[in-house]
Amino acid sequence: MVLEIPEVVINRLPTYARALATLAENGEAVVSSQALGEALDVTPAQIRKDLSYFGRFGKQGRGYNVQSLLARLREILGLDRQWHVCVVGVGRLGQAIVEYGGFEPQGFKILAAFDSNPELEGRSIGNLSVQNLDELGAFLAERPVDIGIVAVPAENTQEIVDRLVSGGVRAVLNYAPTTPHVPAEVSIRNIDPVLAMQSMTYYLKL
Amino acid sequence: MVLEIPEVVINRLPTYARALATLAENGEAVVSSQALGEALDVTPAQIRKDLSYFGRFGKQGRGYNVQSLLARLREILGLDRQWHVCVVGVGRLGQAIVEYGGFEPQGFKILAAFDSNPELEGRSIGNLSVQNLDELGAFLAERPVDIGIVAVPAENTQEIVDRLVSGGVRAVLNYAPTTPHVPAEVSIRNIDPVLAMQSMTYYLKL
DNA sequence: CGCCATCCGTTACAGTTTTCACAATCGCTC
DNA sequence: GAGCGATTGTGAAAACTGTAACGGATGGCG
Repeated sequence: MVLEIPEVVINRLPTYARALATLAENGEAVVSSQALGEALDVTPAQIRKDLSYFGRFGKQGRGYNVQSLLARLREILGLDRQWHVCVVGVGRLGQAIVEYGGFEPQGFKILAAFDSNPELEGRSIGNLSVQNLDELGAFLAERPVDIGIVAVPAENTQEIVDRLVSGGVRAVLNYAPTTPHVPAEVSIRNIDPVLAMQSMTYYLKL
Repeated sequence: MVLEIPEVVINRLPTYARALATLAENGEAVVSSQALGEALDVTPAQIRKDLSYFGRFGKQGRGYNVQSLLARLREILGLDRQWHVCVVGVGRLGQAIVEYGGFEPQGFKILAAFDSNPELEGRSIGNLSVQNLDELGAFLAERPVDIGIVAVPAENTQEIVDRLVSGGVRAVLNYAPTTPHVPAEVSIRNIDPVLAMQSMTYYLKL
């Protein structure tokens, strides 16, 4: 039986994993769906249901073993390995992304950074040397990249995404304020703080 | 009849507004739900349904007037006014946020930036002078802030959010990798690129 | 001026997601 | 080793969300 797991469920799993990691750091050995739910503002039933798509990880009367549930979630999500990342667009935002220390400890290794501006070429950012965008295709052919992070102006985003996808990249994290199109087999997530704020203003207005 | 509008709908409206703004810039006068849907990867029916919560904005046989629909959406979302913002946490990330030029043109005015590190106090970032965190309460009492942007370490996030909320802030944009709790009348949006990547790896793994 | 192609707004329907509620199980205590 | 309080996993119900389909406008064209 091949059960298609809802994407909403997949999207919640990383937050569960993050909360479990915090509990583990604090030396907690066991957690109930009730307690985890309170920490994450999610109902206990939701957590149990979500986990039940993947197996039976808890013990009645006790709860879940923090370490082992965390390990299983990491396995399910594919967080137990290293992923290769490249960044396209090394303006102010792209630089901040490359220098951000939060990706590497989670297994996301930034291999290269590209920009179309020739003045940036060869400049070192983080511990990378910025490459010209023209080299993107050749680079991808030689060193497969799993995830592309895009931080270019909105008007160039679609083209960059297309080039990443045709180079074999199967996941894109887009920081540009636009909605690029990708084939169904490619994942994309958009990060746009302005959109986030613009939905909150609706409620502020009330 | 007071109809409660689903939050999913509200969350889509800013992307509609963004697409309309682009069309307007390109001089397009009219757009159909079909065309808008193709640009945004949304079904035309979804767009029509979403808009129908708020009124009748289109013309049969023609479509929507780009300018006037955009104006109505901006009004609905409260984007037709200025909102006051403050930033808490002026580390690497917080600095990038304060210096990011994307908020101001959309009506989000950053009034102040706070940090607990006394070494940063008085330092000027963007055109602001960093204030000590101790002054946050007094500042909020004097100059009401609508939206607080939080970019502090995860372990301090809840405390900062609590202080913002008790100072009257009713919307929070959280960049820390944690899930803060807020009262029901306060909106919160979390931005975490690592979580976004961690849900994509599930599909990469397949 | 009447016909035609287009496309909105809406209602009914289908599908998805969340919540509920309870039997089953676990570990502890006596 | 029986009894008890806690907590899981799950099937069924409820709530929510998205899609389809169609009547009714609308504007353009001959």
